[in-house]
Amino acid sequence: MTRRPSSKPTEAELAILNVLWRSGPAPVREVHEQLQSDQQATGYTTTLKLLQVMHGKGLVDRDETERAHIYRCSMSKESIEQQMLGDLVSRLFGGSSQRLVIQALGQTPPASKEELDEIRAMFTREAVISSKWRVIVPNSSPNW
Amino acid sequence: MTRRPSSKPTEAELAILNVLWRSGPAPVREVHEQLQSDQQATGYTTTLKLLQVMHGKGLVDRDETERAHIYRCSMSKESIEQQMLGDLVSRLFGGSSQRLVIQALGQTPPASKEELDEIRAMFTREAVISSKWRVIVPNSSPNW
DNA sequence: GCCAGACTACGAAGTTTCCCGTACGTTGTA
DNA sequence: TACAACGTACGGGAAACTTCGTAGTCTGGC
Repeated sequence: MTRRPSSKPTEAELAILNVLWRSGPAPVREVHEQLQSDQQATGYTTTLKLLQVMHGKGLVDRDETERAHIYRCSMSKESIEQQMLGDLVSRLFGGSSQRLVIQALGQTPPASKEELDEIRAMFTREAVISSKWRVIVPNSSPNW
Repeated sequence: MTRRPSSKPTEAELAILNVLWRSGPAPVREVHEQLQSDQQATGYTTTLKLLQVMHGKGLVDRDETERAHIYRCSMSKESIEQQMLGDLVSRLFGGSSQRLVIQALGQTPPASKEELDEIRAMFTREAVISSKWRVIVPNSSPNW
């Protein structure tokens, strides 16, 4: 009857991670203010509590040397992207990342012409692909 | 303090949708048995309750003419894929489906050579792309 | 020293998700 | 008719998620 504690970032947690990825390590106050400008409207203690929970999950690290603790992401954005994409691929696309790519290319609003050109370039300049490849491949798989 | 009831399919609901997409309209009993063979282990009434909730959300339609109600997906798999991809793109990839595609191509296990060839073909045969394009583009955006 | 301001910690409430037990109705069969 | 088998409906409970209020601590200025 017990559900797994899921270390996957939730919706609210993802919003905070986005702030930290964008602005780098920051105290609660700054994270909270940036969240407000991202059209969220919650109290300061809500942001604080979220960060504490995320710290407990290991999603963020904390520097407690100063009175105002400084929070920072413990994982790279690319790593989270890989985990959540892998999750979606297995749950919705039968494990085929190709099918995901095909659907993604049909997004509304569709990818811009420039984006399409760039993607196409990835597949015509083989060297670029293989070099980029190494960078993209993640080092571990998620447990969810 | 009240959160929106989110019509987005949850994890357990997605598992059920996958069964219905794979096997077509089915009574609760059949959905439940297929779920078991998909290495889930839950009770029959759990599946029933999930289907009832999904019916309330509008995720599935129900034919009640027979005693054993027949459930069927109310949305195409492609439609759900589009919605969840769009959600992920906006929440994690800053609205850029290109960035999602690039990350997806680096999935572990990486796309097979055949898949890569096929995707590459999409971008070299322009005619194929544009024809496929129309099919892929969805008709509505989600409200989440 | 004292107080206002800013910070973290703690606990709790409301919602959602997921699961199941129980109740109740229907149907086929002995 | 009686009953077992099978179906849906209903309600509840545990855990996670999200939000906030309150309490306690520390610091700077008077």
